Amino acid sequence: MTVKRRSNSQDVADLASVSQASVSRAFTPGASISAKTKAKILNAAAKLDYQPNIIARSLSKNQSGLVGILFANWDHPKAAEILKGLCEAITEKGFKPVVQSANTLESVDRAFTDFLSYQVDGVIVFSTSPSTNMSALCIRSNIPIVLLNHTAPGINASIITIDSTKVGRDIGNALLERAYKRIAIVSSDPNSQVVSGISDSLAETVNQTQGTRIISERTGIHGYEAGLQTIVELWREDVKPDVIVCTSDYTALGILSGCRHTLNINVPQDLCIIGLGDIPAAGWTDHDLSTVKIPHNELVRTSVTTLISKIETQSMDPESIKLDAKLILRGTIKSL
Amino acid sequence: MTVKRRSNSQDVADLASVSQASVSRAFTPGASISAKTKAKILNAAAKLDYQPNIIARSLSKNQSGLVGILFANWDHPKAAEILKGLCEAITEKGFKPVVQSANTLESVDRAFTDFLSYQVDGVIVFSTSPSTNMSALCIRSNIPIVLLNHTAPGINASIITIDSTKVGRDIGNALLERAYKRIAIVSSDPNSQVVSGISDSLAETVNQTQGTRIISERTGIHGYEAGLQTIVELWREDVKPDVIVCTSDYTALGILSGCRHTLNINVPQDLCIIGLGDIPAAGWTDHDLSTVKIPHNELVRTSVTTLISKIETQSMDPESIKLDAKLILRGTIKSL
DNA sequence: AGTAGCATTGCAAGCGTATGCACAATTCCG
DNA sequence: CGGAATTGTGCATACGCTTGCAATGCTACT
Repeated sequence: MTVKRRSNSQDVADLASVSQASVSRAFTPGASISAKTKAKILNAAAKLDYQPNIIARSLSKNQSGLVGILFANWDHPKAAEILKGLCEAITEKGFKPVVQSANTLESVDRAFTDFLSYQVDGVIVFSTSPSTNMSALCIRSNIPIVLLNHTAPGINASIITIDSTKVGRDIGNALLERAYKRIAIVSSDPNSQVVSGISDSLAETVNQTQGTRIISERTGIHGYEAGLQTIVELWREDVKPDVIVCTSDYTALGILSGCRHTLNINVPQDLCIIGLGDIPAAGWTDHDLSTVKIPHNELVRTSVTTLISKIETQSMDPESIKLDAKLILRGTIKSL
Repeated sequence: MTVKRRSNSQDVADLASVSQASVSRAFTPGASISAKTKAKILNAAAKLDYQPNIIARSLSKNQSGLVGILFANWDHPKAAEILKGLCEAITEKGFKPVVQSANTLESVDRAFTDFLSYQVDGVIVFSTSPSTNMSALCIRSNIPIVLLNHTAPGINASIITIDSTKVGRDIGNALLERAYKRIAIVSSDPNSQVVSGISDSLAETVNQTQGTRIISERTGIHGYEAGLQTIVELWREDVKPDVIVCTSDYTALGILSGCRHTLNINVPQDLCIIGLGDIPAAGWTDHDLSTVKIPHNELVRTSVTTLISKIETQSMDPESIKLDAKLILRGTIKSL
C-alpha cells in the first residue's frame, strides 16, 4: 500500500481555487477573509482530511504551543489528579502538555534541555526545581517557569505553594488548645520546603507556651509500612510523644494501624496523629484520620493560569502565591 | 529588556566559520563530519547556548518525535504509575509524550484531531478507544495506535491487555476448589471488555460444576463508599452470595469494611472477597485482600515497545498481545 | 609524482505555514 | 454614478532545519 502524504494547505488551495495564503487565513481566527471563500476552503479541507500542521505553524510563528510539565514526585498520593488537572487546564488554554519524568538533579536539567529543544513556551515543575544554571538559561530564552509545590530560593521562577506557615500555626494552636505536650514530627523528604515551613512554624507556635515542645523529628520516612515501623521504634523510647505530626497521610495511616493493632495505644487520648494531604482513605470510617486538606485543584489551576498569563504577556517577573490549606480534625485528635 | 532571539544553526555556523549544513551534521548522529569540525562546532554551540530546534527538524524530516498519550481513566488506582511508565519509556526511546485527557466519545475524537495537527508519530490510548472514523483517519495518515487495557473490535489498532479469560478461569477454579457456591459480581465500568472477559470466563468455568453459579451481577459500582453500600444492599437479599468478585480493589475494600464493621459477616468463612488490581492497601495487614495482580509495568512497557517498533518500521498491522495476571490469595478466601 | 577512491564540506532546494505588502474587489456615501 | 474608504486576496519571503548533489580535500597506492 502506498503511503499517502498528508494533504497540506497548498492541496486545499488548489482544490478550492484560491491561494495558499487564503487557506492559512481560513484557519486563523480573526484573519481577514470573506465568509464565502472561507466556506469554500473549509469545504475543500474537509474533503481532503486537511488540518493545519501545527509543527509548521510553530516554526513560522516562533511559538510552539507546547507547555512542558516536569513531574518529579509520582509517589504523591494525588499525583494522577494533579497531572490530570495540569493537562486539562493547559489543553483548555489552547496549549498542549509535554510530560517528562525526572528525579535526579541531572535528569531534571536534561529534561529542561529537551524542553528547550522542543521550543516549549513555558514549563511547570512539580515538586522539584531546575538548577540555577538551567533556570538562568530559561530566562535568557524567555521561557517562564512555574514551580508547583516547591520553593527554590535563587531561582527566577514563579512559585505556587500552600501557606505552610499558616498550616504549622494552625496545627500548633489545635495542639495547644488540647494540652498535648510532646510532639514528634515524621516527614518524608528532608529537603521539602513545604515540610520545613510547617515544622518551623509549628515549633515557633508551641514554643511560646511552657511545657509543650517538639521532642523528636524523623525524616526520610515514607509510606504505610515505614509508618508502622516508625511507631514501633518511637514507642521504645523513654520519652514517648503524645502527638505525631506526619507529612504524609499514608505514613500516618501506617502509624495509626500500628497503634491500634500492634501496640494498643489509645488514639487520641494517649496519642494524637495528624497527617497531611487528606487522601480518601483518611476519611474512611476505619481510619478517621485528622489531616490537612491541600487545595490541589486550586494549586493546579493557579499554576497553569499564572504560567499562561506570563507566556501571553511575555513577562518574566516571578510571582509567589500561597494558598490556604485547611486543618481537618477527625477522630485521631481529642475533641475539645 | 530586549528579548533575545534564540540562536540558530546559522549563528553557530558563522561563529565556527563553517556552513550551516555542517552544524546540522554535527548534531546528527552518524552524519558525515570530521572529528575536528565537529569539535569546533560543538564548542561554538556551547558558547551560544545553541540547541537544535526540534520543531524545525520535525518539519524537514516529516516526523515530529511526538507520541500522543490519550488517558481516559484517571481514577484507575495505578493511573500515576502507568502514566509515569509510559512517559519514561517513551522518552527513553527518544520520543516525547504529549498527554491528553478525555472521557467522552467526542473529547476522545477531538483529542485525536489535535494529535493529528501536532503530527504525532503514534498514539497510545489508555482505557478507551477512538471512534471507527477517527481510527480510519489515523490509518490513512499512517499513525499507528496502541490500545492499552482496552479492546475495541473493528478498530485497526494494536491491543495490549491482560489475559482476562485466564483470570476468570483461575478465579473460577479457586472458588470451585473451596466449594463456594453463590457468586456475585460487582463491577464498575459495564463496557470494559477486560471485565466482561473475566466474568464470561468465570461463568463458563463454574457452570461446568453442579451447584456453583453466578447469582447476581451489579455494574456501575465504583470506589470504597459504593462498595460499603453495595454489601449492605446485597445482604438484604433473600439469597446471599458467598463470594463477591469485584473488579476494583477499592470497591472490594469498601465491601470488606462493611462486612467487618457494619454487618459482622465472617470473611472468609461465610463470604469470600476477591478484588482486582492489587493496590498497596490490599496487602496491608488491616485488609489482607485476595486480588489479581495486574502486570502494569509489563503492559506499559509492551505497549510502548509495540508502538515504537510500528513507528520505526512504518508498519500498520495491528497486533494483539495478552499478558498474564496472577491471582493472589490472601485472607479473604478460605485456605485449602 | 600522479591518480583513484573516499571522507568531508558547501550549496541550494525543500518541509508547511504565517504574514507584510501591494493590488483587486467590494462597499459606502454624497 | 464616481471616487474614497474599506475589505479581501495573492505574491513572495521567512521560520530553522535536513539532505541530495556536486565540489573539494585528503589518503594511499602504484
